[in-house]
Amino acid sequence: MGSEIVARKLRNSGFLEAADLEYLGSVLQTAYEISARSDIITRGENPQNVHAVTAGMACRYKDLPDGRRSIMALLLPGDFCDLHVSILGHMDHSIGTLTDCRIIDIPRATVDDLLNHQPRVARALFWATLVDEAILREWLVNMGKRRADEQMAHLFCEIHLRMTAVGLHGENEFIVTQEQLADILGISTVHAQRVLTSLRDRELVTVQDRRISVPDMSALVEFSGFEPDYLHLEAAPDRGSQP
Amino acid sequence: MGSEIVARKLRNSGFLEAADLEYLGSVLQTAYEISARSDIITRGENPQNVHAVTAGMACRYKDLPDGRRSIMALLLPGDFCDLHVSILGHMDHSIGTLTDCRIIDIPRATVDDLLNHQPRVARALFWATLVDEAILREWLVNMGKRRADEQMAHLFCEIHLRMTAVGLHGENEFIVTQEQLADILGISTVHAQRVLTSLRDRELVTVQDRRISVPDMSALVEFSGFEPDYLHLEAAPDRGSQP
DNA sequence: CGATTCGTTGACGTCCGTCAAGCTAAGTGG
DNA sequence: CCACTTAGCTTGACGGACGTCAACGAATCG
Repeated sequence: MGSEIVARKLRNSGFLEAADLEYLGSVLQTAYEISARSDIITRGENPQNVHAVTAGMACRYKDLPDGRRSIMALLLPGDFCDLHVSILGHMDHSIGTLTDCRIIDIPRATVDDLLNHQPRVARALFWATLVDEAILREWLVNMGKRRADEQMAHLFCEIHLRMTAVGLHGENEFIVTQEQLADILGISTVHAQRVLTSLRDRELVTVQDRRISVPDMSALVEFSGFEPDYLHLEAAPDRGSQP
Repeated sequence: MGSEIVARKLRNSGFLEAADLEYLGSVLQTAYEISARSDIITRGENPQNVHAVTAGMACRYKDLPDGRRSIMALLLPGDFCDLHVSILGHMDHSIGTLTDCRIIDIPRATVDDLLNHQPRVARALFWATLVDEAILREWLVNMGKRRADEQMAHLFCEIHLRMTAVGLHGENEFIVTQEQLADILGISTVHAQRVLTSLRDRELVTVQDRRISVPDMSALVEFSGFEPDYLHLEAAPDRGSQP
């Protein structure tokens, strides 16, 4: 059941055919639940399975010497956690859950086999990796040159669009603590609080107890200067990228 | 001749055998020179060749609405510019030279053929892409949580190690303008100046007319908290990653 | 019921951006 | 050879964004 989400995500690459979707369904089987704030993989590990998220929200992160945590990527339903490992050998960062999640396990041997014998699927995985990289570049620009309120608005736009791209449009609301927001944006929790209330004062978001929702997405897009081309969703075959 | 540098870089993946090095030599042929401050590829393009740098220094960048430029990656000798294109369809950023460069052109068809029929080389390219991604993550942490002087020191450490990893150890000095430094670090040129003189006052670097050199690399490593594991050089088969 | 977690608010300091002026070195054209 | 320009470096004054410290409230839970 979770395999559908992964398939929907990879379909956005434009490379998959019907046979590939079937193949994915056969490979993506063993799913399990994992609770919020636990690690899926820890830095330095060399796990034997590759993981994909099918429900909930996880993140790539590093713990810093001063005790703070830096979140470098969000993993939403359909995203792979650690294709790296079969190529790079060890994890240079950790992966943990932000909310309760459902995870799919894929044996490393299956991934190797896939890379060698399923060229279209392999291409789609390469596509997913490159999109992850493009997102990192966009985050880097965001951090370097924008104020924190624009950063946060930009983040909300990205999450919304990535969710709709896998068919989860109802979810233009997310549940994160302000500490998690701060770790993503690289700011202090106190400042995250100030920024969030400023967005609320501008009526760009509404907040009630860790639940942030966006009444008017286009206003948020304009405020943050969000340009979605870096997500490379335009190649989507039948599903559009409409908000 | 430039192909050797690319081969040396990809050898760090640990996947290549003698036959692959020969293959690379046959494919990496047409090189040309390009002067500083010119574009190799511009955002939105869909070029027919894939490019690799064999001499000089280039960068990925985006121009921002306010006229500033954000540099999101450095391309050093041995690095590929745009493997993206054959997968993602169009460039979401531009690539330009910082110094005079030598570039190798590889026809897109050759790359496609390589991905399908040279599994070890394809794996090495995937490795290079994943290392680029790891570097982006490290930069993101740098920007988010460190002061500008630590960021700059960290950058110098990374450049040094990446250069030695392709056999260019003599070069623990780089020639960049302070404006370029500022665009990399996401700070103003005025502040880049202040930070650079502070590093000079601590005797961590010496500066003479755009030429920055590092007398004591280990001091810089300590000052910046540089941990090189994210460059994934430890798998290097015969060439070490010694400073 | 206390204990924990998370959100909220204020005071104050630091890092860094902006504006502005002046400086050097390298080139250009007279 | 000398004005003149241009690109880049240097320096100071000032202000805004953001971090830190601290105290207090609100909600959840054993």
